[in-house]
Amino acid sequence: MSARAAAVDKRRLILDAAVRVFAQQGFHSCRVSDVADEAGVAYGLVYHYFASKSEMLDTLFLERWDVLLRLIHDVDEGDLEPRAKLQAIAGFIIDSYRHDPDLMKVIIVEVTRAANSFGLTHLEKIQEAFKGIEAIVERAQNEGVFSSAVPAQFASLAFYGVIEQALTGWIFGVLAAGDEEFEEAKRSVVETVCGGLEAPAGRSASAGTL
Amino acid sequence: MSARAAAVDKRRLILDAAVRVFAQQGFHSCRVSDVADEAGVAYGLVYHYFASKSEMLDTLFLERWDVLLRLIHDVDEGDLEPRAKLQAIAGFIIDSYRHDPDLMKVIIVEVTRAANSFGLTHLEKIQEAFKGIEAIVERAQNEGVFSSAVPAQFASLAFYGVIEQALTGWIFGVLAAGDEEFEEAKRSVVETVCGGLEAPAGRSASAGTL
Amino acid sequence: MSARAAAVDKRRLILDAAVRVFAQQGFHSCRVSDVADEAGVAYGLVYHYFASKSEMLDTLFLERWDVLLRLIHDVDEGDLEPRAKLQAIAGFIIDSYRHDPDLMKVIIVEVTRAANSFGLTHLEKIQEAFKGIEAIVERAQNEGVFSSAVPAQFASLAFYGVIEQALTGWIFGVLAAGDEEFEEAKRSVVETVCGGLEAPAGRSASAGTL
Amino acid sequence: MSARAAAVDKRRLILDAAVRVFAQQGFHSCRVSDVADEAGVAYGLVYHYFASKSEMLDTLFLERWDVLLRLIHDVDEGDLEPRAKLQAIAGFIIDSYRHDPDLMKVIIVEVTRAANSFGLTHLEKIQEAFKGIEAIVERAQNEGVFSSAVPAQFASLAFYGVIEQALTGWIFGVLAAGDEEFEEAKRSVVETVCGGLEAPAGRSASAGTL
DNA sequence: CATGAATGAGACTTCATTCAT
DNA sequence: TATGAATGAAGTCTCATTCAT
Repeated sequence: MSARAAAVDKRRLILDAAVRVFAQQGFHSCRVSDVADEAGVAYGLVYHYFASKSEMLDTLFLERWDVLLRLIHDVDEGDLEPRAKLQAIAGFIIDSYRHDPDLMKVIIVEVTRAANSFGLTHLEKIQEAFKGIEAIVERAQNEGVFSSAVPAQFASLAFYGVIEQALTGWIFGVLAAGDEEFEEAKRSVVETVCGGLEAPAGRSASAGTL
Repeated sequence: MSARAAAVDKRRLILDAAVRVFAQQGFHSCRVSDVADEAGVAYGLVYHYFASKSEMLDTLFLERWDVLLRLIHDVDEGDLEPRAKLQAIAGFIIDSYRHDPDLMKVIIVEVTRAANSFGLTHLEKIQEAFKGIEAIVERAQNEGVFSSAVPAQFASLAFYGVIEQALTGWIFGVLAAGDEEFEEAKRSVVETVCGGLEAPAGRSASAGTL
Repeated sequence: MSARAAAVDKRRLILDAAVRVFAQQGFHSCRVSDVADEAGVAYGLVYHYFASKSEMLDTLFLERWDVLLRLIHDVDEGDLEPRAKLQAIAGFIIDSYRHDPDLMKVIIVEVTRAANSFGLTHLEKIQEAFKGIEAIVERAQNEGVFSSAVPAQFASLAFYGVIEQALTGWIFGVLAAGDEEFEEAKRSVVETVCGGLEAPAGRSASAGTL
Repeated sequence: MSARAAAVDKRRLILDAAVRVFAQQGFHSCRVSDVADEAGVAYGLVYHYFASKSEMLDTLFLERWDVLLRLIHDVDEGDLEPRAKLQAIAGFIIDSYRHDPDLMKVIIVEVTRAANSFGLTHLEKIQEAFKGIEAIVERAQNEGVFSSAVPAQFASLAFYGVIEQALTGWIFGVLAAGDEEFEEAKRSVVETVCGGLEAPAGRSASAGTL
């Protein structure tokens, strides 16, 4: 335990501090010293554990994103109904945000939405998630549960886009963020993308007169 | 007159150069001198027309976003079917991208998706667009054309999220970007959000066995 | 008159504006455009009349300082008592301040007290004033009216130092600046330097008991 | 320990270099890199110890001015004769110049005489010195040792003005600067302000005829 | 004379990274 | 491991001056 464990702890300490600092100030606006201060460690120690400022963000992203990829994979292999599969994924992401908003804010804002910097670096990893969702949609289309009117690739991207926009709403503070809202959002994501906004019967008021 | 016209041109020249430079290198990665060089003007002239590097981006965003807001407003007041209204908006945004990908890339990547910087600065303007879409959805719900299963606020955000994610796909180069693809994307956006991914009842699983 | 006169007017307009701007913001803190704006003329016109920003200050200084030199010279040649001569000089400088505080502020702050810039440029001109005062003191010493305990050169410098410090007091706003105060200051300058602060009789309280 | 000591040394090193550079080139004309070069340290180290270029000057001024204030206070509380008190203050300031002409040049030229910049920033501190001298004069007037013909506030300002002008003479190089001259100047300052330039009655004009 | 757009050198400050202890 | 002093490259913004009209 001793030395080795202490080392691991400090590393974690720095990483956790980085989450808070990146979330609050943004990756580019904060200084490495801000992270060190927040972690309560010496400036230089950050560079003992991480080769660069970027490596902290990379680490945070990859740690968490891999959990998502694993979940998508597991869901894909499970035998839930397509809608339930998407529900599981949306639920997981939203719960992730609920559990650690700062971390998710960092991942979304600084990586997946940052097309000119880290979004590009991690493009493949991000794509993997889309591919996983796409596979789920594709299978559902093959099974006839999902229509093929929308290409699976687009559907995947749309599904993720809705979730990310919801997270962005919470991040910006323009969406209410209580327990009930999170649960309702989970349902809304899936209802929007799977059920669609249009009313089921006849699809329009006038249509009802046929 | 000619002097006046020339002055206006130089300002436009700089703004247009900024679009290209911001799109290619990203706002934070480029230098003001890159913009000046791209525009073929002296360094100082940029500061003759703009108070700061940021002001160029602000200007670009506001110029274009106001056009979008006007469109949303006009669409809202028109008497199209709800789906057609959303179609018009999605079509406008996607055509904007098709017409000037660099400008839209800058607006999306550097402003609307940049939660820690310009996204925050222009939060209100961005919100205006959401409010406009929300109004359209709300009216459709009141008319019974749209279901109320999903709150209008969420629907608005979801609709925009799908479009933005599609743009991001083109920006990242992970979505094919030909004329047909753009047209198909327009349909897909609306079909996903209005119609939903699920196959209508009767064309369900069994249909796949045909 | 016409064209020539108009030209002179504009030049004067700019010079007067420069006084106000230099006084308020300081020579180094203001921009040439501030002067142009204050004068209500076009930017470039300043450079039509003056070769550089410095030249405006040089002009202002020399215009005024020459008047002072002439006065000192005239006083020196007159047949007033030594104290009255110094009184005349102190009176002139203080009246100059009273009449145009901005101009005197500029001359004092930006030139005579600016040892690293214009004070150096105009060192000789400034010295001329000291020499003039020195001549007055020297003559008074030769006549036995002034003691020779203090070298004439030092006395000259001290006399001017007292006046300049009084002006500085007004400039900084730490000395009251009404008509009475100015008159009292004139007397005080001379009384301090000529009469001295020490009480005449016996030079100490105990001496008063004789 | 040694590390701590080294750190302190570097700070001092920079400050001392700043004195030389500010004195030679003037605060505004020199670059921060000039100070770094003069100190033989890296550019960035200056900003490790000081928040800005100005902070170096502020530090230099305050360090030294506080010593002066302490001296004035001590002198004020001592039981010397009024003239001896003023003599002590003049002597201290002139010795300060003799001991470190560059430092005093910087303080005088860049701070106390710079009405538009640092003189304003440190106005209160500078005023404290005047108040201290004023207190000495006032007490002397109450004791009857000094006449009340000149207000104490004015006398204080005049006394300091004479000293500053003498320093300026040395700074400009128009006053000889040997050991004897410094000593004579000390006497002259006090003789001028306390005794006055005028010859005592009895040694008046007629004396010149001897 | 008059205008103000155009030029471009210059300097402060920031901060990621390195390194000696 | 841990510390924080030391390094130096990089970029924004300012503004005196020039020049075409």
